[in-house]
Amino acid sequence: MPATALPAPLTATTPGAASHAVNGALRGMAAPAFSPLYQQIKALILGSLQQGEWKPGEMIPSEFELAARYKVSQGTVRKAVDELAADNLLVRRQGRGTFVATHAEQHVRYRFLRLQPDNGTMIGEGPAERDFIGCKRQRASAEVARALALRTGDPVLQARRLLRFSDVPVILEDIWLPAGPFKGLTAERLAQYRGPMYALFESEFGVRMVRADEKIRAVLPDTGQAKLLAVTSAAPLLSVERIAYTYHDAPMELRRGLYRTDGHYYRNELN
Amino acid sequence: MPATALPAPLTATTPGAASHAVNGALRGMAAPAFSPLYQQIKALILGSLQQGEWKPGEMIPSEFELAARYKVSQGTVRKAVDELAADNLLVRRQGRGTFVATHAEQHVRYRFLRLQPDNGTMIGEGPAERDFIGCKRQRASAEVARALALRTGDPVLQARRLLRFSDVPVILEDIWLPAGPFKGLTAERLAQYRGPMYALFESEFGVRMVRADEKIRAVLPDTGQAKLLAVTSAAPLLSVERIAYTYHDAPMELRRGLYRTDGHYYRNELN
DNA sequence: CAGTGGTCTAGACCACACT
DNA sequence: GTGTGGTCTAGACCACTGC
Repeated sequence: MPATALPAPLTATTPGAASHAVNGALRGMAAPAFSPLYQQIKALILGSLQQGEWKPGEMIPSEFELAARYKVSQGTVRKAVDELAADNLLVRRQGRGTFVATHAEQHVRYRFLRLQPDNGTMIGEGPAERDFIGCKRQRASAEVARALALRTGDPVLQARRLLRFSDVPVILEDIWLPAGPFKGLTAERLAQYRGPMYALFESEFGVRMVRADEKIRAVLPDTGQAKLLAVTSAAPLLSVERIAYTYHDAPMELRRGLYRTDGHYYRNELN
Repeated sequence: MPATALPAPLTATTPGAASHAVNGALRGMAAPAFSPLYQQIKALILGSLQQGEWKPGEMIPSEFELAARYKVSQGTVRKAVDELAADNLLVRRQGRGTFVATHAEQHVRYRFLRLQPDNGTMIGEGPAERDFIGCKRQRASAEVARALALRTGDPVLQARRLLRFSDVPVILEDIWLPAGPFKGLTAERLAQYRGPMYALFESEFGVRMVRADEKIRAVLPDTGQAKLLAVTSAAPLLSVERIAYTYHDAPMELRRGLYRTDGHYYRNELN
């Protein structure tokens, strides 16, 4: 039951019926860069995700339904969904369905936080105390504008917060957000919200963070930073600059963190 | 042509013929944890890799050959190989074949080195100058033994090296290796080898590093370290402790690096 | 029990690389 | 052209979840 009509029979490169000719008809043409059917399906599903047809946490149609909708076999839908699940955009649950991934679930909270205590316990279960130190409307500096793909002077929201673990201040973060998508965000809203910030972004602003890049350095704090983190200005700290992206690689957050690494470490897995 | 006979018809859970009953016969039993056929195939291929039946850089048999050898369909072999390729143990090349991954290839050299210069150029292409500062036989400290899954006092090789980029010292590394698998490794051999250390480990000792874990901290150098890196003792540095693993998660290297992050940064991608 | 994702098969055909 | 991996289909059956 294709509730939503297709914009076109997928693309000119693929007839919509069984025994697809795929790109066979294009031999000799100006190399339209062969795109497999399942990639096209993947792009269509991604579009539906971005436009909010299925919201974070919701179930998407079954593989058979999607296959009918897109007029392809279930196996082709499966391959598309497999890749989206591998990218953490969807979550498959055998026997239940396929769901839009969300930062609000217990076991994937703080997915982007790689700081671990030296003793084995996980961060994210033991909740950190958070102090918000303001949330101001600013004009983007050249640097912030570049990170967020804005123009210098565009309005941005800037917030600062301090995270403590068992009363020890460990993380000091400055956060910049484009003002447009986050219109209405206030320090109060941030301070009162329980749970990961990215979950708030999803539920209140429809912005889902999909991936992030981090640049890590060792630095010394200035006096203000040192005071907030309760260390001396000679204490080495981890500087973690993160750019978080939503669908289609659109940057939606710049975050500059200072991590104390006495008692914690930044964990990374290399493959 | 199954040159190597199967140890058994895969497992007791799967008859070897078409229309596999898989685990259907086991309903009601003490939950032998259902293992799909392709996982079993994956384990068999992994075994062949570990035992060196196919060496790094070599081509493995085609999917049809493997399917015949293991008496499963090509699609099942494909899924097993897909996962091994996703884990970077194999590399698929359309039209050519499937190859055992290696650290010796140009485009994957320094796969585990996440340090990048502030200007866009890649590390790994522009060759670093390397100074080896000794390679000694030692007895494992408790800490080293734990990291390498040895016993305290077991023989290990320890080496130290300094990496420069355009004449600036940037990385100081201490490396510990279990003496057994690396018997015969000398400072000369290390110093004279061109190319990544992990490529040498593959070709000379048959040890292929498959993945690694890193723990990152911000630290200050001691006076010796500061001197080698040409910084003051007050300069914050990145401490990167890496444990590298070969097949079956066997730890084979402990590496403690100090990175200067003025001019470079540690890059990480979060998904 | 019905519905979902997960596995497996068999066969056809396409894209790519080498010879 | 031949052989390799890559895509797509169609159908069967299994495993898991929740009604």
